[in-house]
Formats: sequence, structure tokens, C-alpha cells
Amino acid sequence: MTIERIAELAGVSRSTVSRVINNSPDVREETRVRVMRVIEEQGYYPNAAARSLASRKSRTIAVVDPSSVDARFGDLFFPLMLLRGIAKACQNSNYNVMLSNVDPKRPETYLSLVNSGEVAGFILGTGRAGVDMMEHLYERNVPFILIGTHPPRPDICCITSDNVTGGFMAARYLASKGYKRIAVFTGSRDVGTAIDRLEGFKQGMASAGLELPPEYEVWTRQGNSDAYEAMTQLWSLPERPEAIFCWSDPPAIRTLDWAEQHGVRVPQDLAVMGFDGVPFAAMTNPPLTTIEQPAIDIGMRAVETLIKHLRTGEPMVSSSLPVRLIERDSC
Amino acid sequence: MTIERIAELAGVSRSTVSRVINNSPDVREETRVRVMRVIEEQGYYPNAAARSLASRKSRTIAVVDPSSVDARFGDLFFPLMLLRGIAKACQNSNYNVMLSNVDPKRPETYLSLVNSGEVAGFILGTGRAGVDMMEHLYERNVPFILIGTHPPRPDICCITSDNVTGGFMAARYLASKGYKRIAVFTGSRDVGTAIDRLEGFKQGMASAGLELPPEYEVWTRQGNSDAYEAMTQLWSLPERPEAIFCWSDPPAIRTLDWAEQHGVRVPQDLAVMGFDGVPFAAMTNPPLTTIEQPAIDIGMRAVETLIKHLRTGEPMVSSSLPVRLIERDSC
DNA sequence: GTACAAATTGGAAACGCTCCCAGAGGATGG
DNA sequence: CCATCCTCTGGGAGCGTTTCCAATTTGTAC
Repeated sequence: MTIERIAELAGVSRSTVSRVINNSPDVREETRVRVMRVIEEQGYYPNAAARSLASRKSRTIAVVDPSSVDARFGDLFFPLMLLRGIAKACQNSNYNVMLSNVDPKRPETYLSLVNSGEVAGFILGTGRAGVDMMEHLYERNVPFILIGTHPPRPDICCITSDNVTGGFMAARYLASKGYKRIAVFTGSRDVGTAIDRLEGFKQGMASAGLELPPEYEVWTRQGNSDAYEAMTQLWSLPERPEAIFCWSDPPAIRTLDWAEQHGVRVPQDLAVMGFDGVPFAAMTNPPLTTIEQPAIDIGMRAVETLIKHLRTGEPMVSSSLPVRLIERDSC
Repeated sequence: MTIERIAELAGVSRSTVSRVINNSPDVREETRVRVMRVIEEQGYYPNAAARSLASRKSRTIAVVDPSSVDARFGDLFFPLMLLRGIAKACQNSNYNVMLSNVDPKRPETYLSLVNSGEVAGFILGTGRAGVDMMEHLYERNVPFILIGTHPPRPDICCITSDNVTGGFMAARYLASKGYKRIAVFTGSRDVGTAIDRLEGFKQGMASAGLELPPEYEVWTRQGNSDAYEAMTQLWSLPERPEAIFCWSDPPAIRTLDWAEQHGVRVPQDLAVMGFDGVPFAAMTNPPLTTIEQPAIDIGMRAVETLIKHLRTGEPMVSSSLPVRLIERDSC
């Protein structure tokens, strides 16, 4: 079934059917209805390849390396929610999502994507592949958006959680609970999100009139045992902390484990707070108080921003989306 | 840059360039080399839309509802690994993966996918959307494959873990460790994987000459507290079990929690075994012995099977992929 | 050197749509 | 009633490939 055949059956020309399909305003209502009826009767769907060939436009958005985003300690909740948000927003706007697992070592794997015209724009994760691609896309002037990080250059659009405010909220919340000696576990120095959260946390501490002594600021690397060791060290300090803010849920969960094993009661002896809102954090003992990231919203916003740019040509604007405090029993 | 221009620069016809691009055997080696040189010099990539229009073939595979697969208790590791396998295999074969978050309530969302010709074949998850689509695809003779479940009809192709053997292995392993009174937590009665694992487990018990009394077979529904309640009940039995096999890791992890809270030592007082191989299971206390599902392999196999069918027209054959015992310290 | 088959290559017609341009009516104003 | 302007519709020329078929070149055996 082609547009030609529909035109025939509806007694109009190809052009008119095309106009109906594309919601052109200049079709008489009566004609539109007639054509639509035929289209539905025949179960006609326009051929995507032909459309995109003729119009020189694509309706698919590629996602590169999404699981590099916030996939610390093997927790893949965030990336998957991101994907879900992306898929949802794309569906709303009638775009398709392509999952492009590119190999950064083989540029042709993504060059072909960029150059074959099948992709209208890219959403890039924070991993190696995403960063490598960024350069190429920038050079070739292909629209792209970064997620889960902040802009490396001011003219590059990024969508992320409001990590700074999240850190701030954590500090203020702990302070409001009456804790004075609050320590923080933060991530690698080269992870943008970790830096932002720490930054916000420090601002929050300051604004609450609290000190953060250097020995209370512990940089942990990725790895299972880090939080354990860090806790052990922290606990042997002459002045033990009353509360600890972890830049991410998995180390917070580990800290909970550590406490249980060392007979430290949470929250009576030590309050623990996380960041992310992974599902498992609701099932710990005690359930973890944490800051939830709007993963789905980030995905959706990225798509919406990209599509708006695709449609209007307006420059894309970065945004950081609000996080939410989930009060549970660990503080 | 078009094929025409390349032809011109290489001093051959469009047809010849096309043959080179498509690895046709009937191009003289010398010519092929010359054309390839020009292609590379010019950084030419064929236009995907034009190709698929002319050839009436698509090189994209759509994945529907992958996170419905084994996403119990909010654990999304399996679905994401699945996706990773799918993406990898597609990349190997030069196919694209489309993430199609279709709305089962609005058939036009997927009918358009099927009928616009942009998708060559589908990989369906086990959720509502996947099942609904199956009917349509079957009727319309569009190739599709199911993952993470066993065939509803013999002529439908499914790729899954070998759950039966996994259950069997679990029983034999626990028996080999000397445990006699072994209980089992299994999932909802309508989840195919749960049924298979239980089935295999029973076979394993029988083959080891062990009894499985009815009160040792506990059906748990999805939910956080189920494993807790089930354990409490089990522990109040006159004959307490020495070991427990959980059909999935999350309830096993909950069981570990329960044990810790009730002063039951693992594995001395109670051995716990899981199924899935989620990353978190390596970080529990003690680390969980479990059966690992080959998530990535399943994704890859699904794609390979589908593509082979697309290429050759041969019928697709179902397969269940081997699972692996991960010995840790909980047994 | 010739005849014939095989290996290569070129040409042209699709593939199913969009989009520009021109044309047909109908309404409006003088 | 005619010129003018709108609104709506039709026609045709692509879009960049593939693919069939015919033409040309090359190779082989006599």
C-alpha cells in the first residue's frame, strides 16, 4: 500500500495525501476527512525510508553509552531509568530511539551513524565513547546533548540532576536533625557529579554554621571495600562523626553493613545518608534516607530539548533538574 | 557526497560503486581497491534511507519492553545486560537497535513501526506490551523472538536461560555440601522462569535422594517483605531447614538480612543460595552463592538467531543458554 | 586468429515519498 | 462583469540507492 494507491482510492493526488499525512494546514476539511478515512480503512502507514529520503530528515535519536551515567558500583538503576525517560519522551514526539553501542576504538562504527543520515541527533553518556564522539559531532555540527555531567564548554548542552543543591539539602537536613559532626564520603576527583555534590554539601554545612574538618572529608574510589575501610578509619578518629553523607547510595549501603557488623546502631550511634535513590536503598536495614535523582525526567528533558532544537533551530539550553529528599530511617 | 559522485571520481558507474559497497563478488579486485580508496578519501557513507528504500530492507531490530524481563523486586541488572548483549550483537552484524517503548494500549504506536518498514524484526520482553504485540506480529508474519520465557507455542522462538538445569544444579550443589533439609522460595505461579527453576530443583532433589516436604516449598509474591515473613514461618517449623534455595537473588539477599537480624549464622546455621547473579549479591554479608544467568549471551543469541532468519529465511530455533554456579560463602 | 563462455561493467528503471510551482476555482472589490 | 487575490489541488522533478538486463571486456580452447 503506497501513497499513490491511497490517492487513487480517495480520488485525490499524491500531493494531497502527503499533505494530509503531514498535517499541512492547507487541505480542505472535507478532503482531509475523506483521505483519512481511506488511510484508516486500508491500514496505510507511510514508508519511513521514503519519507526520510525525500525530506532529508530523520526521526530517530541515538543514545550512546547511557550506562556510563551514574553506573557506579555496578548499580544500573539510573541508566535504565534514563533510558526509560528517553524512550517515553521520544514516543510522545513520534521519534525513535536508537541504542547505539559504539566502540570508541573503531570510529567507523559511529561515523557511519553520523554520516548515513539515519540519526537526527545524539544523546551522549559520560563514558569514553560519549566523550570521543562529542568531538566528532561538534566538528560536523551534528546536534547532541550530554547527560549526567556538567558542560565541558559553555556552548555544549547538558542535562543533569541538580547535584549542588542535592548536596546542600543533605547538609541542611542533617544539620536540622541536630547532628553537628558530619562526615562525607565523596567519589573520585574526576567525576563531575561527585564534585558538585561535595560542593553543595560544603555550602550547606557553612550555611548551617557547621565545620567540616579535613579528616571528615574522605575520597573513596570505586570498589566494594572502600566504604568499609573509610568507615574503619573514620571510627578510629578521636572525635567520631555523628552522621555521614555518602555521595552515592551503594557506599551508603555498605556503610550500613559496616555499622551492623560493628555493633554501631543506625541512626542512634551514626546517621547515614545516601544519594541516588536506588530501589535497594528502600530495603536496607534501616531503610536509607537519601536524595533521589530525577532519572526519568532527565531522560525526557534531554529528548525534549534536542527535539525542540531540531524543529526550531534555536540553541539548546542546559538544565539541571531538581532532586528530592527521601526521608527514611537512617538519620 | 553521493554514490554518483564517488562513481565519477573513481571513473566507474554507480552500479559498480554499489557493488563495492555491498561486497558483491563480481567486481574485479583492482576496481574494488580503486573505488574503496576514493570512498575512504572522501569519507563517504551511503545514505541509509535511500538504501533501505531501494532494497526494501531494513537493518534495524526493535526491542520491546526489555525491562519486563526478570526485573523482579526492582532489580534491573538483568534487563540492562540483555540490552547490552543485544546492542553488541547488532553492532557485530551491522544492525541497529531500536528501543521501542510501545504503548500496548495504543496499537498504532507499534503498528506504525511494523508497517512503515523501518524495523526488520522484533525482540520482545515478557511484559504486557510484548505479549500484546506478539499476536499482531504473528498474524502479519513479522519476524520476532521472545526472551526470558519459554515458548507459548512450539512455533514461536524463545531465548532464555536454562532455568531447569539451574534449579537442578542448585539442588545438587546443596546436597553435595551435605545439607539434607533444603527448603525453596519460589516466585509467582504464573512466572515461567520461577516454574522452571522449581521444576529443576525438584528433579535435583529427587536425583540426590532428598525429600522436599510441602511445607518447605514456599511461594512468595513480589514484594519486599515476603522473604522475611516466609523465613519467620519456616523457622518456626518443628524441623528447621538447613539450607534454602531462592528462585532469585533479591529474596535471597533479604533472607540474609533476616538471618543477620535473628542471630542466625550463615552458612553455619542456615545456608542460602540465590539465582540470577546480580552484582549486589557479591557484596552481601556473607557474599551470596548463586546461579548466574548469561544475560549478555541471551541478548546476543536472540539477535543472532533473528538475523540469521532474516538473511536465510530458515526458521528460528529456540534455545536455553547454560547458567553458571558462582560459589561464594553463603553455603 | 576465431568463436564462445565467463567475468565485469554500465544504463535505466524503479523504490515511495516530499516539495516547489503552476493551475483551477471561488470570493472580493470596484 | 472583470481584475485580483486566496485557497486548495495536481503535476513533476527529484531524494540516493539497488537491481535487472544488456553491453562490453577478458579469457580459453581450438
